[in-house]
Amino acid sequence: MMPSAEVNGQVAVRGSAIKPHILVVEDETALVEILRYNLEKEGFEVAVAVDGEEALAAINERPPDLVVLDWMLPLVSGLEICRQVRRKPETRDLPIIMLTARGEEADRVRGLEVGADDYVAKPFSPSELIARVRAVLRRSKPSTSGDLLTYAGIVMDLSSHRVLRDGRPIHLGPTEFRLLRFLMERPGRVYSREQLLDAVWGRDIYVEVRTVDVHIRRLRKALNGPNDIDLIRTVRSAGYALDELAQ
Amino acid sequence: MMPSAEVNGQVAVRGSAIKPHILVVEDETALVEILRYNLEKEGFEVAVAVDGEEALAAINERPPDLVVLDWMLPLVSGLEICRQVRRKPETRDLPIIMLTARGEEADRVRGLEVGADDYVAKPFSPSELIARVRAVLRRSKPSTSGDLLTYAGIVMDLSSHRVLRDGRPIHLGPTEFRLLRFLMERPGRVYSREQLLDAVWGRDIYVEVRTVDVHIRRLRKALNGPNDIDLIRTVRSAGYALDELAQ
DNA sequence: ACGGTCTGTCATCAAACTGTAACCATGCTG
DNA sequence: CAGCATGGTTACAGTTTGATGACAGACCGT
Repeated sequence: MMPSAEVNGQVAVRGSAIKPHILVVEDETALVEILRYNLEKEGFEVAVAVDGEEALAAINERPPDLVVLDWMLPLVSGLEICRQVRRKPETRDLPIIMLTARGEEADRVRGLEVGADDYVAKPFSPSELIARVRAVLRRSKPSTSGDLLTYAGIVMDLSSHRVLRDGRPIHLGPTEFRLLRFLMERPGRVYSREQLLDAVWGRDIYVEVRTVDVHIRRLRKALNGPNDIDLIRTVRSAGYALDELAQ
Repeated sequence: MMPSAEVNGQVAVRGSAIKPHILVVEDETALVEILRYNLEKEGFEVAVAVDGEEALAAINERPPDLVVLDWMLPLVSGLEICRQVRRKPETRDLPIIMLTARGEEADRVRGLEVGADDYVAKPFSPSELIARVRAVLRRSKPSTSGDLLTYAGIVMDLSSHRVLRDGRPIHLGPTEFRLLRFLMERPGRVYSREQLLDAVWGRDIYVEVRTVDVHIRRLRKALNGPNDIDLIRTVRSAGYALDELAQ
């Protein structure tokens, strides 16, 4: 029993796996609100894009775990988004559920052709969509979330929550673990403190930006033995990156 | 339209039409054949080594993109190979997937210790292995790719915030970084100091125009080694440009 | 209730970066 | 060539930014 989970969003995120992050791409605001409400109620973290360009930007910025994508969209059609997402190696396996006005067979075929993972015809019940989301996530998990992350002598076993550096076990607190995990998923890339807060703490949690510094410090302390190179690179006025090369 | 994207691993690597090169290290010939068949069907190029010594020789000869490595091997154990591969800087980041007879916890930990990237317990389905191979390759790729700006021997990697000139790393302060970035986006074109102030400092920030000179100077200093040509061209009474040609 | 652990925030210190001004060098014009 | 105009260079003081250590509150298992 964890009563605090009901009270404090922060607690719900800790301990258990990170909330699956879902991007809803839909231009009808009424529908967006329904979706957001229902998905959040089910414990998903929801981001919204109202047109194609916004969607692509959001996906590039921070790839979600799943995209719910309207077929008809302003600026860039759902079909085209799907195609573009599939074209990039990083997002190639990003699960996509298409929303379409009619359940016509032809549309369905075209949707699957461009690589949607599932397909829900409007109108639909929220519970139906949730079920599909769950199903698609379940299907995609094993391949998407490999158990191991390795980079520059650091090994993270996500399932057993263990971290080694050059074979030596490293103890990390929960926040440091998630922080390292996030950095390990795209080593070399620089993330601003704001991005790190969003990704590691959660989009809707308010903490002081400088708190990131402190956790970076703690991560460094834990990770670096006396004779190790510091793998966390500070980029002044930009953020931090995990990086093999010297500063 | 590219329906094959869903089916064919080769397409995933599209762009460079080079097949990923996989070394399978396994002594059971039956298993080797199964692996070879399946991997080749998926568009990978497969090499085989049947014992540890052969494996090390093959890796030194031509480092593959990924190694599928049996835990139990004649002559040199998989564990030992892994260790040796990790020890050498050139192969330090070579992705390794371990094949192991039992999924026992102790083995798993030892596998982690030597730095395998993933871990598949026998017996396994070919498709499972393929999925892992894909996942590991996908994970190991992105470090090399980012949004790059390139001109005249200068490479700016925006996502990792790194600058190289002829392969040498260049350290720039934030302002110099933005300045160079702006110039690199339209090399050859001349910008007045006012334009540079607008673009690099921001439209509504007031600084002395001559400040641009100083930052140009700092940029030059950082960019030009002792024997390099100055790539920043001064156009008297007009401004500055990034330019390959001599002054 | 009690120690231990984990977190977020602050205050402080050190280092890096920035803008400006003063002065020097070079080019241009008559 | 003198005299102005423009750009180069340097020094420096002030500001910004990051690192670090300390600390109080929350939470956990006992």
